[in-house]
Amino acid sequence: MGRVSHAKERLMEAVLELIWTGSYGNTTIDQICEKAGVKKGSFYYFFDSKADLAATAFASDWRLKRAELDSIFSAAVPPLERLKKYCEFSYHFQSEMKSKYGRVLGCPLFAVGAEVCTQEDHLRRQVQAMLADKCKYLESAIRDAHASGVIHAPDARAKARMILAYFEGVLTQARIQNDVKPLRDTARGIFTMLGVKARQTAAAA
Amino acid sequence: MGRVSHAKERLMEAVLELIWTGSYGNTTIDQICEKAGVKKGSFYYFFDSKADLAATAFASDWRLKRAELDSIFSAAVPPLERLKKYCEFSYHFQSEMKSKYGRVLGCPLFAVGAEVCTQEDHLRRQVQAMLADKCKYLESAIRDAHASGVIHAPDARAKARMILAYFEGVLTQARIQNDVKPLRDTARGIFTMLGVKARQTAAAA
DNA sequence: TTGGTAGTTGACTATTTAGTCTAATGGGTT
DNA sequence: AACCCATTAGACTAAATAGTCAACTACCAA
Repeated sequence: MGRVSHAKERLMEAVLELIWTGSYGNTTIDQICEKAGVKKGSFYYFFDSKADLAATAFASDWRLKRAELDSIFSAAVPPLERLKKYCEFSYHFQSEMKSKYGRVLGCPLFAVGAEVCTQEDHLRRQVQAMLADKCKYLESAIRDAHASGVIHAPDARAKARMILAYFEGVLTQARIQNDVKPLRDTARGIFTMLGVKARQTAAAA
Repeated sequence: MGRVSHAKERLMEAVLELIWTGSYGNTTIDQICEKAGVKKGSFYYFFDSKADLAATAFASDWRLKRAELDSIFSAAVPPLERLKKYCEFSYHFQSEMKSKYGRVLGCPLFAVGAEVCTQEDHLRRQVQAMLADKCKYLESAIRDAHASGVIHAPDARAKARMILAYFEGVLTQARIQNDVKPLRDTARGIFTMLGVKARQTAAAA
């Protein structure tokens, strides 16, 4: 009953794009509505505030990203190769964004997290949880690599956190520099952190 | 001739604190003026815009930070110890900020850089230049360590960039989590990236 | 075919914000 | 002590922004 609508979805898409290509603080509700082709009345029919919309949009987007990560980090793939694939995927993805928007956009989670963490606690917690999810993929790849004897990393959790920090750091550098170059060496960096020998690096390729 | 003023300095202090404890996009000129105890007329007497003030403030602040880095990265100190000292300094500094503001604030350069890079090109370039400066300290420590034979790192520049990404990544993680814990292991992480053996790690302490 | 409900519209208010302008002020300088 | 001019005060405008509301619309189900 009642009429059907895609306004909610369009608003979520719009806010993600605006935040990602700009920033959270700089995007206004009017802008979001305009980009989504939705009137303000409808905005407030579906959401309480910009923070509410952003939280919903991030959560929904994360479900999609997880599916991608599930495929990249498939247990059927040798563990070091998973990491390599992930780096390659990121590089290509950021390159695409650069040609689409003229800008390297980096990781929206990290950028928004750093921006709003002192002001929007709900968003902050959400971002933190998603980053923790992301870390789990790395952790399990590292644990598998350790188990198969190809690296020595008894504390997979700590190593994963370390690598995540590095990876997000590089993505943010790339965003600030508006250049994908820094992303070309991430796999090498990760393998260095894991103490992978050059021969194994080649084998994982 | 004329009267003397500290309004300019107070505005610069105010904007840095507001941006750091909040965000660039969320701080308004009115807020800055209020925190500085300066009227808007005076603001526009000294600066053209928020971006102008922020750029000036960052540049001025960077001069102070460089002096600190000069001391931490003194050539009189063994190279690996420089890195260790820097990590310790950061940890203590962030801990102080946490007890002062109730928040881990991370690196203002990185946070603001990521936030405004798509909108304020002047600020973006400035942040980029400062990060490049920061990288030089790491680079020269790494080069010295390589020269003294304590590590093998023929490409000091690349290694420095890698370590900077990692370091900034950890700082940002700490900001998002509002927790200094991630910062406790940065030295270990850096040494891993440099391939320092445990014995040498202890020696650098 | 029609009644009810989910969704839409756009005009409206109140507030915040950036930015301007002119008259006043007060500390050096001579 | 008088003057000059850098600085200050604060009222003002215009625009942007968040948020509200009541009337309207179109789809689905019965």
